[in-house]
Amino acid sequence: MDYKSTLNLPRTAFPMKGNLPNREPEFVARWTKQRLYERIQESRAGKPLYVLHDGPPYANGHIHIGHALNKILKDIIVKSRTMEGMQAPYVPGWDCHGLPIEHQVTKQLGEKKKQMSAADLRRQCRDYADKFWNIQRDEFQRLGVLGDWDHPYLTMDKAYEATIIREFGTFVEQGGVYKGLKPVLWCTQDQTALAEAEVEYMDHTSPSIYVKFPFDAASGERLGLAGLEGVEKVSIVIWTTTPWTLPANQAIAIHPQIDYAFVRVGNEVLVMAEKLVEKVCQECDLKDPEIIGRKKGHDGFEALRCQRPLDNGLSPILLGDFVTLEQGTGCVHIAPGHGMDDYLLAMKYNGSGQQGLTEPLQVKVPVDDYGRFTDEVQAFAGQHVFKADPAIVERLKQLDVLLGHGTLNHSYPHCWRCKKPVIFRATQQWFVSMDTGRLREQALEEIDRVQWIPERGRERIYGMIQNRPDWCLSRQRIWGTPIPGFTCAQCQAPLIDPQIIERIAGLVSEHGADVWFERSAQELLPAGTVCEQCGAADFNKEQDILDVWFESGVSHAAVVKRQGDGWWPASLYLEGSDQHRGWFHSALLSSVTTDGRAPYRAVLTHGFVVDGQGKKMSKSAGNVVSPQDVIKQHGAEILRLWVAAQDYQEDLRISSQILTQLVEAYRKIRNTCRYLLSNVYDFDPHNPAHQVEVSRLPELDRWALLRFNNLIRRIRTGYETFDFRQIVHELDYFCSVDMSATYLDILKDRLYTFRPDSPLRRGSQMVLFRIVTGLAQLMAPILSFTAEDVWDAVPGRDPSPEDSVHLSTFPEPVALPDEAELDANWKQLLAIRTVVLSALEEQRREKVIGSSLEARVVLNVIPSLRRFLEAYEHELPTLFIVSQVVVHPTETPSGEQRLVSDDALGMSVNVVKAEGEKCERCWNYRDTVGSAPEHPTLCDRCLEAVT
RNA sequence: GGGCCUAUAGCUCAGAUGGUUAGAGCGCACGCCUGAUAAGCGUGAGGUCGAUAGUUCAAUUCUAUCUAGGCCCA
Repeated sequence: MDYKSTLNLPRTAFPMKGNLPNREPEFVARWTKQRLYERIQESRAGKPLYVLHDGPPYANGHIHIGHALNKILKDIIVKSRTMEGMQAPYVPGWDCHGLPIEHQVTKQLGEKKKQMSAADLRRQCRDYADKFWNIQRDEFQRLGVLGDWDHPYLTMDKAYEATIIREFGTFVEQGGVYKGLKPVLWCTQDQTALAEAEVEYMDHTSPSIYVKFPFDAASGERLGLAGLEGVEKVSIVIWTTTPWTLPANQAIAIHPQIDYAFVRVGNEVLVMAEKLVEKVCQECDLKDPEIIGRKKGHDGFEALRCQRPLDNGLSPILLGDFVTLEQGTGCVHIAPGHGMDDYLLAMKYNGSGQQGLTEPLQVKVPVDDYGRFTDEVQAFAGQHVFKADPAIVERLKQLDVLLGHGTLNHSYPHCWRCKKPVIFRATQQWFVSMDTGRLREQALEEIDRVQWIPERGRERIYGMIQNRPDWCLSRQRIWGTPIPGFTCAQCQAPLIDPQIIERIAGLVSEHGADVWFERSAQELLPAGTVCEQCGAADFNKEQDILDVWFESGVSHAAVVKRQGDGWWPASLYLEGSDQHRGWFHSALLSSVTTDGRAPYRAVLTHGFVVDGQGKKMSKSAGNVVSPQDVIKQHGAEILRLWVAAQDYQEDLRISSQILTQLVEAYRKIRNTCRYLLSNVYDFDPHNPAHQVEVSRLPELDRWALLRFNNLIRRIRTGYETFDFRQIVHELDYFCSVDMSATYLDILKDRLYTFRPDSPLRRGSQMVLFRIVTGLAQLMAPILSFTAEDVWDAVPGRDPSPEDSVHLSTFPEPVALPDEAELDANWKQLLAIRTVVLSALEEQRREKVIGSSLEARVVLNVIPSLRRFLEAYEHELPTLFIVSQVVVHPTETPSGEQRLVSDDALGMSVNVVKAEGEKCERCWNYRDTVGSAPEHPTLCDRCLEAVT
């Protein structure tokens, strides 16, 4: 007879393989069609708000793995907060303005750009941004990320641009906005500022000169060299490859920790870094140098003054950490108008009470847009700076301050378009002061009111705010939001006024920022505007646009505040750790200025994606892993699992090995769900006859529920504390160990061989049902596709096209009587089980048994263990999945023969061949097999089940 | 060069105010099952806890330096 057909073997249509790359898009389409995001929001109306404010990625190119990481983390948080019953909206956004797009568009246009107006170019940029944010939207949705994809925010929206202008207006109102000079890379051929990304480094031959700056009398005295016999002059020696910047010299910088030598050469003393003396003397052909003294940089040099060669001024000595011994003399000529280090050092001195300097350092720029000296430098006025170099050198020679002269071939920045060497040159730009309005102080205070995850983020941003210079808002670009300022055409006085700015904001909200480029200053200004300084009515509008960090920084105002009450400040900002310098930073400064507090309650940062060796990904290294490839090969689900399983607070490694491992972990989870589903095919959760009181369930089932309770608590805590890898480990362990290897393995006999309606079987099914339903919910924020797939297959729910696991809330633990005692007892039982399994393995190796049901287990246990086991004696064969178990009390369990023993537990195990015959139906060995003549191959238990 | 940070089995992660044989899952090897079957179960082998020096009775854990790596700045 075919007894197999009398068994309740597992049945399910749920496939073992996810076929994720093909099926995920179906889920995405279904979620979009059923308006899942909107319906989730509706269902959570009035619930506590949790606002994760999206940082806008740049609308340029396809998404890379870092984007995927960021969006998946956000999605996990939004979904898990939602499933805790909160209202957790997610409004994605894109950063649309800025150099990279303008750069790309300009490159594509080539020569055509020359005939285009600013407004035309902006239209091209807008099209470009439109194209890519749409591409990225599709790619983000493909990851399974739920959000308001139909209403994202774009920094190039009219309303957003108007907010940018208004926020800038508030900055002006607060009084911190001023116009000042700052060096930029400048192409004298094209008369335009260049960004670092727009220069190419190429070889260039520059003059290389050593120049003496003689100390003034007072300084010579303070150095103790004044009265030295035979010494007529004491000079500090600088080296430069840009003689043309010498007319703008304002200071000389030395390093505080470097040793400086006093070198006597003839009747002169020269000061330079001791380590470079030999090299300098060689290059300048100095005869018989003699070191007559030395001092550290910080030891008495600061604020001493020396004679500038090309004007009558005196330049002070400053201390700067950027000075190196790589080249030159260890003494650096400082022209704040022509170098970034120079500029920052000057700002530092000016900002800190000047450290003994008699007057503030000037940012002198005697060079016009064409690179020609202005009238400020009479001797060379009108000459291009590079052309003037030889004349300047000649002049230095005449003045007897030129110590050495040669040429140097080095890498030098060139314009990416005209390929000509560029210069550093300070231009007029708008700044926000960090200190006049207490902005720095307030921002620092606010940092301590924010929760930083991980905590070290606080240190990082605190240090940056503490040390940053004033915020330069000007960018010499077209594609962005204009700075709504004007300059008097007659007297050059700047005009920046909150009321005028508000008027501009109104125009922008109506026409977009293009209006600034399309209309004249007179059309933009209110009628009758006149210059406060000279009374003229003719103005030029500002040419520069705002720093894009300012734009994204105000998103808290443009997006969060506008969404509704209680949204602002946001619950969370979540970005890569580089944003301490970027978005977190600009958003904080913006929000502190306009609202007096931080725009976020908490900030969570993640690390960067690196390859399997921990190395940065790069095209040239060939180690780039693209999300598109992972999705094509494994599915977005694996990417989601990867994000969750990694420690995102550090760098995240990805490699084919890591992905393969995750695929395995995924299969285990999926297959466990499949097996759970396959055993509840005839279970109806709505049928009261299928329900069993929890307290009346066997201990094994209650233990399973206990483990599941534990899982619920840990996973929910994991979501709450953003500890996702803990969740993945818990899920993995629960599926592999608690379920697959323990509970489900033990349960097979009961599920398959008992009568379908047996209360024991129904009780277990109830537990399985509860677990598979809950598992789907617990995994949903991470394994969003699979959870939905499982949810669809759970029996007894009304299948509805409206339904989704993502609309549900997390399961609650079940009340269990005497949970602690149950836990302790089962820890003991499972420990005993482990010992038994190893004994079985030993006898399997000896060929005594194959399947464990062929075994009879003899336990030799100490009396206390015997007492413990008494209550379970009947369950032990089931628990060990063997046919028989006998318990023998003994004082010395390890004294027995042929056995595996465990002294800590106080037991030993002997395994022998089971007694009786193998039942054809349940495969257990039993004495009762054959007792019924009509079923000679069945045991008593199966007899009952089939009749 | 400066600021912040990281380094525990092949992989992803635990771990301890410093104190017995440093854990888990996966993978791997070997075996079992063939009623979860391109599945399931078991047993086992894997680690000078990045390197060096110091503090200590005792360091993978604390300190310093170094090496490798990441982000930001210069």
